[in-house]
Amino acid sequence: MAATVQAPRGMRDFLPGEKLRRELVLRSIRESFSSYGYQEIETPAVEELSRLESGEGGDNEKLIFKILRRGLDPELAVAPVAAADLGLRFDLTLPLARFYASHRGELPEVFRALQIAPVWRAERPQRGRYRQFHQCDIDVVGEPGAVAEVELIAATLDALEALGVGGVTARLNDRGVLSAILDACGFAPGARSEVLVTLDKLDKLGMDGVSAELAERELPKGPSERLVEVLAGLEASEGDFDATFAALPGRAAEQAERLVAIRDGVLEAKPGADLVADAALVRGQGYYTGSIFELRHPDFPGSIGGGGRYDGMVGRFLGTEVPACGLSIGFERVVELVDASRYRPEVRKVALVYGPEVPPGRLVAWQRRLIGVGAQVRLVPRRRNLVHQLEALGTEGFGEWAELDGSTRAPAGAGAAGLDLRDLR
RNA sequence: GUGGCCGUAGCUCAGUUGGUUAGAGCGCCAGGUUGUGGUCCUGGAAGUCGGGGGUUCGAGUCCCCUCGGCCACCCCA
Repeated sequence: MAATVQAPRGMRDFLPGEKLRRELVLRSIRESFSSYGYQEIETPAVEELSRLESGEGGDNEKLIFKILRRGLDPELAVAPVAAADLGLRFDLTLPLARFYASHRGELPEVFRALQIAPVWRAERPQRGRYRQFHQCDIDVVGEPGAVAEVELIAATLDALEALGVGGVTARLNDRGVLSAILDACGFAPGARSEVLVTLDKLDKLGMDGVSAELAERELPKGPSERLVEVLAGLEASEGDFDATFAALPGRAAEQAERLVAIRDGVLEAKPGADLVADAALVRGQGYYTGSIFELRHPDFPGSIGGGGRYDGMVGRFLGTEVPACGLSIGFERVVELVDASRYRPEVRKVALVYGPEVPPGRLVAWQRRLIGVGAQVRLVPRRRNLVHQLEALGTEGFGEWAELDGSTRAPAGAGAAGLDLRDLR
């Protein structure tokens, strides 16, 4: 039923079983990234609103949860824009850039950061889309070369494979390629963002759909027609890098050289990685300056991760330019893809079922005794129907149980001696 | 942010064209039967019908608002 008291929209409570699953996935991801030398950091959930609203967060900026200024006189009339000065972060990239600017002197020249933390977006919830969700984000700050991209992609694919999530495709593109394509078609710089929004829907709308939407947006005909021609060439190349690059107009092909380096690098480091060139890939964030990527899995519509290079952002906080590149995976989307068979922690779980007549001290004494020999022990009051109760304990992962009643004596001897421990199931 | 579908006991659901104290199964509790604490029998606790207004003599059933879930769009992890 719909409970009268619920968690806020799009945000969830996690029952013990689900919490455990998330914890196990989290542990695995953390280990994978640590092995690549990434160091975990933590930043506040909140950042200054002015920084979040830099104008480079794309549509996400419309989804910011804003926090009212403290100490505002409730009687005082204040314009909404002035009423808030902080906001909940909508991703982990901006907080990282700020973090780096704050602590540069204490960090290595090339800093590899790992962040696993919640972010918030005021969207309409749906399956796999929440208002509070976790991102697992790795970033390389201070490395201008393709090593960053190659490592980020390899590390992330490895992290997913360690969870049994294989079959992930990494789609690659580059902001420079996109700009060059639009220039070659003859679009005015002011029309770019609008064209990009439409272009990004190529895989969803198809050629005709994109063509129709360009017309709908009343974008100039000549450039639009040239763009559709380019797209036809791209579509025919089906993600193959060489074919894609051959289909690029004007200076776009030379812009794509960085992508070739990334592709070659990943394939040398991790043969068999599924990489696809997608010159129509845009991605929302405005702060990307070079490569952009998106991770997809056949069992989930949309992406399970994404990232790219944002060389300009740290410089905005620090004054000096510092190249940076990051990739994050959507934690709850990945958790959904992890097979249930992986959620079996190897622990000896024992249930001590007791009647009301057993003295509390005796119960805990037995509990401690079994904990002492390495078990995880839970005291559970006996229900009327033991059979159903044991069944429930079994599905919860308990492997052994014992009943304690009035005749149960205090522990004596060693280990479970004196207790009638029985296997469950 | 726009549009659509949905919301009845702990769980799964029934509730007829609006009409008496809102039902079932499972689970839970109590008692009894019983070679097993299983089965079976009897009884019981438990529902603000998501919430709030309205229409009506009367609404779980109609209307409006609202909260939440799901779907499409938008966008994204």
